[in-house]
Amino acid sequence: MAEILKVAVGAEDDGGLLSDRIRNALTDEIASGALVAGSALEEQQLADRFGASRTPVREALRQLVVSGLVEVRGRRGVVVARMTPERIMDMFETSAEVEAMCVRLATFRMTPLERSHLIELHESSLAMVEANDVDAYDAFNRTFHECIYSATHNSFMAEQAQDVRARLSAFRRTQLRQGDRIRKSRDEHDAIMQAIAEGDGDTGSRRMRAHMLNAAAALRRYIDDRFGRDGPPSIGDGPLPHE
Amino acid sequence: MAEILKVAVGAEDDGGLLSDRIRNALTDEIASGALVAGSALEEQQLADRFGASRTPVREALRQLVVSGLVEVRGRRGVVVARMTPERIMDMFETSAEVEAMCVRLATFRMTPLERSHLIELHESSLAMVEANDVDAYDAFNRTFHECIYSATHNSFMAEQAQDVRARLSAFRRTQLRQGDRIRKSRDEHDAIMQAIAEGDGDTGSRRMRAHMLNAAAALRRYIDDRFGRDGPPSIGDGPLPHE
DNA sequence: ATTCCCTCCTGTGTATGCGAATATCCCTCG
DNA sequence: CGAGGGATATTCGCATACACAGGAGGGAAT
Repeated sequence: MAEILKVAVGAEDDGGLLSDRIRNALTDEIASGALVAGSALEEQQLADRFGASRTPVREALRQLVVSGLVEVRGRRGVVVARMTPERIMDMFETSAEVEAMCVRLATFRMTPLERSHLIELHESSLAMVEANDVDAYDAFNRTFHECIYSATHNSFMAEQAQDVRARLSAFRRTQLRQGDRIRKSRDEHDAIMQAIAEGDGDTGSRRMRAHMLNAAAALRRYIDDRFGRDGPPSIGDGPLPHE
Repeated sequence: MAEILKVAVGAEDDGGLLSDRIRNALTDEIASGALVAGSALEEQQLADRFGASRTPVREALRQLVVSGLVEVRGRRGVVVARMTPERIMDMFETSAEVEAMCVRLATFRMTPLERSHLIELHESSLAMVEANDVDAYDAFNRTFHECIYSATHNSFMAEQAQDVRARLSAFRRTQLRQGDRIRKSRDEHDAIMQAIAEGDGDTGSRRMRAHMLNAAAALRRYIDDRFGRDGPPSIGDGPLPHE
């Protein structure tokens, strides 16, 4: 009967360790942009916020360092990872290559059930584009890519792909309504689905890479527009175009 | 005067944080196989071994959890990651794809200097094969692949590739002298270098994938030979063929 | 003899305390 | 008026202390 409390508090909050809950909370806040890049994370302050002591906070921060979401500054505490435009482009490119890799394997290995599920999912996105429902499209997009990861039937690769994707989510989150990127995104998804349906993994792979690189190119344009050719050495709060 | 003790312990031990040193030490021991998969890691015991308290040991272990090198067993402590044969094959396949990806980009982007360096490096490996010097070849092999990562001119991708490679090193380390795998490895390197020299990134990529998958296939054969078709649910101490 | 339960004990999870390193601020000197 | 240096204060890194969970072992009952 006490399980009702668990549901009431939140999704999966009290099940695990305190340090895990703090880590997950911080991950969400960084990915969502609530914690902007470069902002300092003081241990005592976080401990007060979460009603815990510094020990689990420290553990959570150390784990985030390994994940690459925060950086240590000597003995001056940790800050939300402050990435250079070059590094962001590197991450986008890596993400593009990883996604392309997954599409290729997924095309060759997905079961008919998985394929039909993916097709159905893709078709459902048309209504979101028509309604210009960016939130719904964002959620769909995440599921779409995760289905492809899963269809590789390689759980390790799926985890790696999801990790890279998670690290970029902070940049993808905001400013979805940038130009007509969503409609183009859907068109590109359509071309990818075409190749998958034909069982042409290499074509699907190339199209997925182009799909992701289109977002990166739009990002580059956006950065140049906003900061000029030689902008600030680091950014982290800028909205990015949707893939 | 007490600093003499610190210097006596190791080379670059006193620079960073204590938890980092412990983490690095444990990483090496896991990768080298000194700590076999499945063995429990008790905090107090490790603290005694490193002459520290449990706090930095705990932080090191939590970081290793994120890295995927160890697993938590509820409140019963952590153990060295115990991987199933399926997961190991997944990791090998992912590694193959990642390496292929890197070769492709590196071929298109490497500078003439990098190319000549890589060629020189590759040629130096011939003597090691002739002498059947597995240790030297192992060291060369690591450098060879890292040079390719670096030549992608994408630091994030290089880090990802190195991370995957590090996770597999525990399996690559032992049993290099398995059949004539080293000579075949060198031949495959040669074919890859040929494609790189011709600027044919796609061919180099395919050859690198095949190169890595050959090692995975040999691994599969080795596992089947040793444990039979339905072997134990997990392995971690078995020597693997060299890529 | 086997099984169930109780107790103890080992080990993790968290809190707190202390020393050290560094940033900050103010005072003094040029 | 600006710059440099020192004292203070804040915060990190590590150690120690305490609370609780889960298992091992023994004893008793069937």
